[in-house]
Amino acid sequence: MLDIQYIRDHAQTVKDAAKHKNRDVDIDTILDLDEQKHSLMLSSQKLREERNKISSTHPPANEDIKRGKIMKEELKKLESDLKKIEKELHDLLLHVPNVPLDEVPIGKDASANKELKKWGTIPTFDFEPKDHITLGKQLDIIDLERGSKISGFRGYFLKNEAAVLHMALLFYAYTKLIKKGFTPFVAPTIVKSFALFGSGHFPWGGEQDVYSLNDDDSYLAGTAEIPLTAYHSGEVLQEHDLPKRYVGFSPCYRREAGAYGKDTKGLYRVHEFWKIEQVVIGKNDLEEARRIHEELQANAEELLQDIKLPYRQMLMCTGEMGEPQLKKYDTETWMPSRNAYGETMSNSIMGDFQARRLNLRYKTKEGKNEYCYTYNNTAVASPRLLIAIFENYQQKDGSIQIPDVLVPLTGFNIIQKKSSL
RNA sequence: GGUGGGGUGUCGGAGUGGCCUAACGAGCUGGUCUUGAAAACCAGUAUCCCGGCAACGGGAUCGCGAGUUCGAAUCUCGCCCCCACCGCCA
Repeated sequence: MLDIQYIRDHAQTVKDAAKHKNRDVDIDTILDLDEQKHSLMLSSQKLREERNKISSTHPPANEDIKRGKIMKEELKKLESDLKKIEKELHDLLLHVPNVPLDEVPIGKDASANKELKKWGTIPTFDFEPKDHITLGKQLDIIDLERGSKISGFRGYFLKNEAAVLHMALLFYAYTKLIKKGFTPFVAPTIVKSFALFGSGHFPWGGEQDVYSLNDDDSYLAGTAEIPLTAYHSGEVLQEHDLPKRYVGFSPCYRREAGAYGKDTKGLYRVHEFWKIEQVVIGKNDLEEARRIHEELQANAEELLQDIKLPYRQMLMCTGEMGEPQLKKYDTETWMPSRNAYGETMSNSIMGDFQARRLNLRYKTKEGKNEYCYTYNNTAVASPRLLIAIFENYQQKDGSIQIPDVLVPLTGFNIIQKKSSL
């Protein structure tokens, strides 16, 4: 959510930003409603002022009661008009995307993204490398057939070493971030709609990508960003406690409604996965924002470097950004079967966009209340990252080596064909 | 899921239709006193919105929403949450 004052002062900027994010917003209607709201507020305030004056003398005179009755009706009318306008305005404001920072490239689609950095050496194989689906089947570590039999489209079982490696990978990232001072969380995946509105996942038609539990007001979160960003909603934090660095573990659920034909094979795009997520709540300060963004980026890259997976860092263009974001880096990891990098992490500055929706504030040293800035970046999204490990670490004999740093956690250093198969 | 109790400011806690402009207490901030500190005393101490350069003035908020009333923290209805006990349960 943008500050209405900001929209008043920068109407054209906001219009352009929406256009660059491939969004349609009616700023003129917003400004018009804002004006209507203002004048209705003034009238109703004046009326209340008079009412308060009258009812402060008591017992009231007969003519005051009469006047009071009339005012009551007037006020009722004004208030219901005001409420209607406010709701209309609020609904429209919820649809205004955040304005990207200046350094964000303007563009419609992925072709305008900017590659900022590459790390690692793309592996060359002296044999025909297999994709993770084939590897998974041959080594009996991924079962997609029974996955879809039991769970449905995009369902999967991780099995044997893959199941263990999966936990090891998540735990490796978790403890690494805890050592860096992040507060560990196991976050709820069942969330109320306000949290989804707050994070900016609702409403833009994004509702169709979120599982609803048909039960009161319960949804399955697609990322721990949602519960963790909402964690302090409605609170006023203290400036000296910021920034708060949180690392959350949670299952993640996504309907992938708009991606029916996309990435249909294997573990790349699934409805159910697990994630270690970095979430930071900081103060309203753009300079700090850029610093924290880089810090979260460095954390993610460090993980990939530990595991020795080649990756590249992308600066995402306006058309590839989500509505709440000021600036976004994607980190893409090399996946031999795609012969390309595939997104494994996504790192965003949200500014005060989410904080406004969540009423998440902090008290400055001067005693003023300000909206916080929020950030999030993936640490590990599993099983997507397993694809990269399996495919990059495969050996000529069809086995898969385990990255050194994970061996203490898995208890094995190679995944080999089971003798019974 | 059932029954009962409850939700008031930073905290404790009073308040059952109109001086509630929310008592009282605690905390916190500043001041007086003091060599310093404590105590005592004095003053201040919520949020959001509107108008104003500001001082300030006005409005709203007693879990949330609707209603009754000239007037609601207080009465009515709905909802949410918390606590206790019972039931079920990994």
